[in-house]
Amino acid sequence: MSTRDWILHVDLDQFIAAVELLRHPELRGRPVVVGGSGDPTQPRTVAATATYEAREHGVHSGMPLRTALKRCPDAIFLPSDPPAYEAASERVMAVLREFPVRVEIWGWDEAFIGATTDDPEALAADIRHAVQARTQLSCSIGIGDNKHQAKLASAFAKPAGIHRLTGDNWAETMNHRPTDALWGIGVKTARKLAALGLHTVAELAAADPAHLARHFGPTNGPWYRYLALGKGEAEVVTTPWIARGHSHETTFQHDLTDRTAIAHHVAALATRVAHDAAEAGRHIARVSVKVRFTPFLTRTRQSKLPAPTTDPATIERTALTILDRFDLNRPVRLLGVAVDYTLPDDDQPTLDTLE
DNA sequence: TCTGGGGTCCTAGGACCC
DNA sequence: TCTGGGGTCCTAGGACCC
Repeated sequence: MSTRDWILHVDLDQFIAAVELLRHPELRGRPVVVGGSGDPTQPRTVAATATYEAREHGVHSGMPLRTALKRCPDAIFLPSDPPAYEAASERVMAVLREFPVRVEIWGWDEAFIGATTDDPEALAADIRHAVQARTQLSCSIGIGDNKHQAKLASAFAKPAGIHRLTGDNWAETMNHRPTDALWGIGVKTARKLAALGLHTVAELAAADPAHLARHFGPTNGPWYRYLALGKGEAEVVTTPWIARGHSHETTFQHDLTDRTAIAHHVAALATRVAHDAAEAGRHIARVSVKVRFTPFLTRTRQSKLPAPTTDPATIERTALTILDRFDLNRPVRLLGVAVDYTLPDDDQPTLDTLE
């Protein structure tokens, strides 16, 4: 075997449920659903995850807790505890970084690894065992020529396995599958592709890029075909990700109709976002307000600031001005405030830095 | 199944300018 | 004042992912 570069995708198995079961070992083997504050009678709250035992009753992540309760009355409902998952995630990533590899963290429960080796399966097995031994968490590892292949391979490897998907076995593995088996094509795009007669990965791979560009845009169209051919990004970026923006939003259990109360919530969300940005040392270039009306009609309005700022009062005032542009004549179920950051190298000088 | 929260990127269309 | 063409900036919305 010859030494060459590989991309590995490490995916923790049932991450949130696994962390909860470490804390509550007595619940092992029982149907457990995690989500919201753990109260399954609360409306407008969905499951973050469900254990295999709960899935057998038809419960899955994204399902409203009230539905989960109906389907599985014996389930144990636990509140979601993001700081605990964050801490567990950091322990796992620390284990990965002890290997002579390049690590790119991709969310809480995933990472891409760039490695140069003649035996990627042996490396993957070593990583799996180290993660299990050090954190008591199980992971699956996909091996590929690029991130796309490695990502799909880790799904084939589940649970607790290792799978290799490269140019050599791409066609036999993927060609017969529906287009939404690809990472980046979801149900909506798959439906549009099907309307063009493109149902399978093989059909998409053979499609005319110009035809795809006409229907999906100059970037997306050709990109879909590229995905169907098994191609993808192969560069592992080890420098920390620089966030493009930040947001907070709240779904209310009971609709808001009072203008003053709505404004109060928007102001509070804006202040929170602005403080987070200041803490992260980031300048805000644009502010967006999101309003979701009942039943589920979502509208956004946004404004670019005259100059980037870190001032919470300016963000709050801007958000309230944007709110004035909405027609608030129907009940509101969600409010959100989002900001775009300036990129660190194009921070514009503000008036006060010039003075 | 009455549908969370936090992100990223792309596209279309209008305004404005030359 | 029957009306081009291009470039850039901004906004709103869509799609996807975890």
